[in-house]
Amino acid sequence: MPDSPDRGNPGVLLGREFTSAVVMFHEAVGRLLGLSAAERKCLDVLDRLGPVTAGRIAEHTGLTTGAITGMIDRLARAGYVERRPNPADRRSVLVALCADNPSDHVLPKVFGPLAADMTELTSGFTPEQLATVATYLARTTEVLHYRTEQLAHLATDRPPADKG
Amino acid sequence: MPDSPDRGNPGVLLGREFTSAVVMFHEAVGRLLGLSAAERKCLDVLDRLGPVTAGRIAEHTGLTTGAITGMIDRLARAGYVERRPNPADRRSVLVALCADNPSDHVLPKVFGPLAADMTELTSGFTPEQLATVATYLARTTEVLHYRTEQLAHLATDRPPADKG
DNA sequence: GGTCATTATCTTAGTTACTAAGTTAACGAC
DNA sequence: GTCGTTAACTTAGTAACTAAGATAATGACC
Repeated sequence: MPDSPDRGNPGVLLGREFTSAVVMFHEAVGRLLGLSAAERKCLDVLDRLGPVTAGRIAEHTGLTTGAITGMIDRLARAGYVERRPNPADRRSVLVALCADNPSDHVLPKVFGPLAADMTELTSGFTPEQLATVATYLARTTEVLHYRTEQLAHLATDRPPADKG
Repeated sequence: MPDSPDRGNPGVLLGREFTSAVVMFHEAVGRLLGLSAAERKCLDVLDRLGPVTAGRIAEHTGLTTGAITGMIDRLARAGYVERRPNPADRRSVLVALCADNPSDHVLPKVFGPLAADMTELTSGFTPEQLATVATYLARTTEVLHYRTEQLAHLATDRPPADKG
């Protein structure tokens, strides 16, 4: 994103280079798995929430139910997910991650070396310093969640109450 | 991304929640501007490198030159970029960010409040602690760059020399 | 100066993933 | 049993991509 106003302000941290690196790594992992951004988000939802209906996936991804039908077809064909009947409602379909899906074989090759690099990196920090970094990351996560939500409102209806 | 192996390893940091929050914020900003992921990357390239040829944009985005032609058409129509003749080579086209493009009006509304939040957040840290965080972020950026590159190689040809 | 392989962009045809709208089937209240 | 609602799927149309090829300029070589 061009011209972010925080450029050259080291006090605010979380610079463009860092966030860009995170996004590019994320995209590279998806490319390796042959997954689009929407499909990645779908799998993330399933991983966090467990088996959910197609409709809930549509809500979380922001896609229409028609798009979800096709996406589940693709992910099922690729062995990532499976459709299950919902015992509580015969209209709905529960989508679940497969116990043995392709990412189980690929992700260790990706996150193993990364974790090793990060372990080496963090070994140069004291426990107190790591606690500081952990606090910074946790609080920044909250800020990003809040501002992402504000952005969604800004894009559509009138802006809701803003603490800033 | 489901089942990343570093889950529950606080020593490695850079957890799923944080990276997910970064990615989702990034996507939300793009949505607000009406830009796809590919278009965002294109604008980022122009911002970092200055005016470049269409071919170089293709290299940096990983798209074909045909796709770039259409993308530049869209971005030019939306007022983000403009085509300029390349004085050094009449075959090529230089693409440049417009001096006054839509993101100039939207991004301050986005990054202003975020920067305010981050300033408030960092005010609770000592200068030494902020230096620690900055070091962590800078080194992590290097690791991510390196591992992203490794991933690109892993996806295509034989894996090159790996320091890990 | 003329020839030729190379380079840079644009064009075209075909693919894929999306939306919007409509269909089918099941649900739940009355 | 009937009726409005809900859940997923289906269909038609659209947008952005790839692959292959067209167009035009470049630069090296003779």
